[in-house]
Amino acid sequence: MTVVTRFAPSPTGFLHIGGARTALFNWLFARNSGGRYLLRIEDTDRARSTAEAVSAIMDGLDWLGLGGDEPPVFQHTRLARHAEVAQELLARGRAYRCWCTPEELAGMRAEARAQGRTALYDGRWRDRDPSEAPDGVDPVIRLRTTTDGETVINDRVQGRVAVRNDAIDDFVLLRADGTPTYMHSVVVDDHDMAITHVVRGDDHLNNAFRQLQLFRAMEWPEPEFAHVPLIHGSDGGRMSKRHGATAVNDYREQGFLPEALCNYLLRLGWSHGDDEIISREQAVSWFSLAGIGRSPSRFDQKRLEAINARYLRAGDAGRLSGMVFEHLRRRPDLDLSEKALERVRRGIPGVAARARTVTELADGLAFYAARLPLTMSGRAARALDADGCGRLRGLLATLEAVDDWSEPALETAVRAHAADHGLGLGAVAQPLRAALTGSHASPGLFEVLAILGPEEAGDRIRSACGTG
RNA sequence: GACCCCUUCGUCUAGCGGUCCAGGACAACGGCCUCUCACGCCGUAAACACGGGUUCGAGUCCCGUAGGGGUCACCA
Repeated sequence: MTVVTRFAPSPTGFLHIGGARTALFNWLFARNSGGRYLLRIEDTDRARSTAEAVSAIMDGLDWLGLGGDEPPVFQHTRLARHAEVAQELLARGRAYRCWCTPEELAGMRAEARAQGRTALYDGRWRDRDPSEAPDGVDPVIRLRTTTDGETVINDRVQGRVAVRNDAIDDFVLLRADGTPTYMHSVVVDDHDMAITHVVRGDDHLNNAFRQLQLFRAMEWPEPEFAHVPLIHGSDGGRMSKRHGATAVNDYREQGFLPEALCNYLLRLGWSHGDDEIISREQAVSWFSLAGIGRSPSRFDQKRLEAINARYLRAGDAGRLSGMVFEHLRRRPDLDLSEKALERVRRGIPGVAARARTVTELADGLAFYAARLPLTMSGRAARALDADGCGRLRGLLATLEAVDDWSEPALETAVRAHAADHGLGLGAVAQPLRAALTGSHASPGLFEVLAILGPEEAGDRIRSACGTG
């Protein structure tokens, strides 16, 4: 049997970080078993669904490399089919019409709550004659569920979970306006799409029991379920804006790499021994539902940053330069000439070791494309006092005499210069760093010198010390 | 409130009855390296929620308690 999984977001906002992990698990499970991974947009609630949300979610998935194997199924296009199934159930006596008003239902719930029971529909129209239907009320169609015994799920993550059938009420299949509810359309679509494994957040675990009743009423084969624990905020509570970004797109804008985010999400709730940095290929071959933990996990931005930093250091400079340029182009204060961008490009490996995100990488590289005079940080300005500049002027002649403008040659020259003048390297290096970068912290001094080139380096020193 | 799920260092986790005075990673702290900041390397501190069982033996199995989470719509 070919495995078929699906990721089924409702298009009411952006791709949530938790949804991204669910999509990743579905994708990985399908790939691992040589199956298919499908997408379904759950937009039966037309009022809350937007086209913007659909494209935001699809963009997010594509960015993460989690696009579907086929074009997505839009649930609202299947309304007729949903209604057809409900009618069939009605004809077979497995469903019935209910004329309860919203007020009546609210009263039922309030009473149940007051008596300390779960708020369930009491089945009052289950066996009532339709001739008793009140005027002016459109009926809904409810499933006639099994009331005795229990429903058991052998969940691939949660294990055996059983619920008494009297805790499952006759839920609504078709609303009074004839549109399907979520509970009904998921089952019909999962069946029609031949989904074999439903992998989703465990906030759906309770729904699974209801859905199973529907599968059985239709005598359809039941899918396997795998309910993955939710991702919580750093305080253990439900993840929300309060804890930082919840939208995948926000992480993208903060400069996280898609492969780093996937790696982080994969390890959040899933493990393969002590492995931490896992490539997509390894993930595909290692992934199994058995590796998913049963307890909820907390989102840890620091850890995400650490993983992102590792991918950044290992990242392809060509690809990174494209992302860095994108950031730099938003800076009108910079010199974006080809010459300056080439310096930026060459500086990437050196700055990547000092950055955790693409944003930090771009910020750390900006000095290579800065216009003169440089804006000096406080500590840089202090290093360029009379003494500092005095030493730099002396150094200028030494640098002008260097004809092999390479990192090792520059290092030899500057070290010799410092020694000749009875100075520690630091006494020369810190003012030089300040003049060259505008900061007290930067990549290796000789690397910076080499990348800047003799002319630009000279210009920066003269500019910093007002001699030019 | 009812029902369901969960509970190993601050965090993510390894552990699938003895090899665990509990291992790894991130974060923290200390050190080395060093032209700064990083990277890297070395090291320190840090956990089996609690109480009962079962067993020769429990982090690992069972039952309670406590805590956390989820679900109880003609929303998904």
